[in-house]
Amino acid sequence: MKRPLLDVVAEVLVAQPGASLAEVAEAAGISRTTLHKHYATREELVRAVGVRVTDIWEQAVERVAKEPGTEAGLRQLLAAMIESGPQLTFLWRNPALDADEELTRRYIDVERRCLAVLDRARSRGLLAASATNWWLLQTMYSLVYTAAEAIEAGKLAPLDAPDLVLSTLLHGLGGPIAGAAGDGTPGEADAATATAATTSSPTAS
Amino acid sequence: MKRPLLDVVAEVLVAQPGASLAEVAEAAGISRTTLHKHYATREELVRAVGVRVTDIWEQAVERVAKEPGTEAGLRQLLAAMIESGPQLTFLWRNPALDADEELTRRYIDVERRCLAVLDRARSRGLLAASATNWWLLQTMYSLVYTAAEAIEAGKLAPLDAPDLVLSTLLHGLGGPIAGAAGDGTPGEADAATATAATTSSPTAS
DNA sequence: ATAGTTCTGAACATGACTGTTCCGTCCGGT
DNA sequence: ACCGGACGGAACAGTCATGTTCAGAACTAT
Repeated sequence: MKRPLLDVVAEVLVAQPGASLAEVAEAAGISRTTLHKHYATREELVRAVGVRVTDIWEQAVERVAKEPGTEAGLRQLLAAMIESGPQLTFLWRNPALDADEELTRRYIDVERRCLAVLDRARSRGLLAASATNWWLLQTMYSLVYTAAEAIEAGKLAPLDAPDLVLSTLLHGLGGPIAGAAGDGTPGEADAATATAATTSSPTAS
Repeated sequence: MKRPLLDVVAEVLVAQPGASLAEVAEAAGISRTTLHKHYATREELVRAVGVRVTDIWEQAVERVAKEPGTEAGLRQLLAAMIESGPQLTFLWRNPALDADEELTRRYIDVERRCLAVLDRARSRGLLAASATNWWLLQTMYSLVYTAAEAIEAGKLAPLDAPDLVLSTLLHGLGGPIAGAAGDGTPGEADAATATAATTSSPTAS
């Protein structure tokens, strides 16, 4: 019942980065005055959430950092990222946090760990040697973000997401001519690219 | 010298959606009072920009809507989207605009046109039959968005972007085992996946 | 029970943004 | 020279979020 304050605060701010302190306090079940006693200013609070989110992100990557560069290893990495997807966007969309030295240092460090897994996969021929590390990361981030958002919107089953993202990342959405592995049997497809949402309902956001 | 007011306003608001009306007015070279005379409330202004952005997006798609579902056709679609990338994010990130009936109607309509091109490509076997329309669109959007942001950050040459996105969308970033087309010769690679940025410099956002 | 900590509610000051009003100015057309 | 419309500058009221203060309630440990 007595969830740590930072937990609730982070949850609220991640969901609504523009929430007022009054809303945050109310969601946490404390008065605004008390909230101010824990975090003197909004900046301080945002930073605390940033640190916590980085913690989560760090642990998630740590958990899979030792995975070999196999397809299963990649899948685990993606699953971990998707799981903490909403939290990550909090980091990405907070220019204020870029000013924090320690935070960006840690962020870069975690990113390095990610790249290590990716490099391992690349050395096994699982990833294209021609793909830039930078573009690889960006693509991964954007797919993960999209998947996380889709899950939140109820358009994608959490269990399907990692496979879908992995398949898309590795093979793209190209047809069987270019997309399927070398062997023949073009009838079986990827088995993960489908099974998304029933309705298409293409709305903004 | 006498650029239409809406042009400047849109430019500012697209770049900084949170800009105050004073900032917008100053950027437009007019007084805040005058700005209010053109657009009574901020909501009205945002909507006007939304309409204009939709116009641009509509024209861009219209320009390539008749392209056949070939790889070149897809490339044109992607190029058009990347070009108006920043403007699109203005639509995506403005929940207030979702309330506007006409706007969402037009948006869905444009999206349908996009899907038409994609469907044509799919029927030619260029896109996987198993890929959901929905996930296809999402993936395209996210790659386009990422590329547009990268261009703005100077990390990606505008001319390279469409090919890079197209290649990633069709074949993914998987290794030559799964990524290259059916023929052998694993040495030649995709010729588009590389040539991005020199430094990796993995910073947030 | 008592002392000390923690939380609360209310109030206040401040600053930013928005929307509005009023009046003077500038400029083009007649 | 005159008129009408558009623009500018200044001021004002209203709203909202933030940060601060303070007196009192609630709770805890001894």
